[in-house]
Amino acid sequence: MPELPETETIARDLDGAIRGRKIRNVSVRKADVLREVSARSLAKRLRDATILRSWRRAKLVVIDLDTGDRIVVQPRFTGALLIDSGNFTRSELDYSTLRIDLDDGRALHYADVRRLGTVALMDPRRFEEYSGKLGVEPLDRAFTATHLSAVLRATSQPVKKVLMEQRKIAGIGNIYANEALWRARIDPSRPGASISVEETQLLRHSIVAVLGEAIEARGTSFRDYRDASGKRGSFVEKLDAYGRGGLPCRRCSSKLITTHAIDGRATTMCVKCQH
DNA sequence: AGGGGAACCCGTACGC
DNA sequence: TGCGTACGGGTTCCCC
Repeated sequence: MPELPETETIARDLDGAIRGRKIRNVSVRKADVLREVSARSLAKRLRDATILRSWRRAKLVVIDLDTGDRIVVQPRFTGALLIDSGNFTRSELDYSTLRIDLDDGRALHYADVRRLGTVALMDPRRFEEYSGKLGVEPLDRAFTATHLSAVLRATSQPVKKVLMEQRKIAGIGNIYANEALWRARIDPSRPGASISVEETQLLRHSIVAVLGEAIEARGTSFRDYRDASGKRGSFVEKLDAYGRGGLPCRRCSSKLITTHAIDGRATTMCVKCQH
C-alpha cells in the first residue's frame, strides 16, 4: 500500500530518528523477507556500521551506511519500519521480522504482518544497477511534460497502467494513478499514445500536485499503512477517486464507477468527466 | 520485445 | 460456532 507519499513520510521520519546512530547487533526472526543476503551475512555486514541517512527511491526506503552498503526496504502492503524504545506491545513484537539494535538502546524493527514486503542489502554497485532500472522520480525536475510525453507516445497500453510501471515512472501505485487521472479528466483506459500534448501537460501537473499534497498530509491510510510512530496519514479524506466507487463525483455529482478491466486492478473513475 | 501468469504471504471475509 | 477456502495486492520471474 505505501506508494511514493507514504514511503517518503516513512523515510523522512526514520532519517530524523536514527541518523548518525551506530548498529550494535542484528537478529533475524523471519528470514523469508530477506533478498540478496542471508541472515548471517546481513548481521555481519551491519554490525558496527553507522547509519548515514534514510531516504526514498520509488516505493523503497533506503538506509545508507558508512560501509557503502544500503539497506533497501520494500514495505509492499503491510511492512513497517518501527522504532522500539522499550515500549513495544506484544503484537508489535509478534510481527517483527528483524531487529537492528542501535547504540542508544533503541531498536529498529522491520515488522510485516503478511510478509510480502522485502529487505535487501546492496553494495554500491548493486544498488546503482537496481536503481538504474527504475524510472524517473515524478518529483524530480527531470519529470517534464516532454519526458512523460515520450513515455506515453511509445505505448498502446492503457495510460493508467503506464503510470504504474516502475521502470517508466517510479513510485506511483493504484491510489495515485486513479487520483491523477481523475484530476486530469482523462479516461484511465485510453492508450498511452492517444494522450494529446495538452492532456500530457495537465496529467504531469496532476501527478506532481497530488503527490505533493499527499506528502503534506503524511500519506493515505486506506487499510494498513501507518507511519513510523504508528499514526495514520490523513490524505484518505482528500481522495477524489480511489475508494469512492458508487459515490458522487466531486466535480459533476454523477456516480463514480469502479472496474477491474485494466490489469485486474480496481480503477475508479467518472464516466461523465473523464474522457 | 512485450505480454500473460504464477508465486510470494496471511488476515479477513465469506460459505457451509 | 467452527472449519475450510477464496481473495487481495506490487513485484519478480518464468515462459511464450
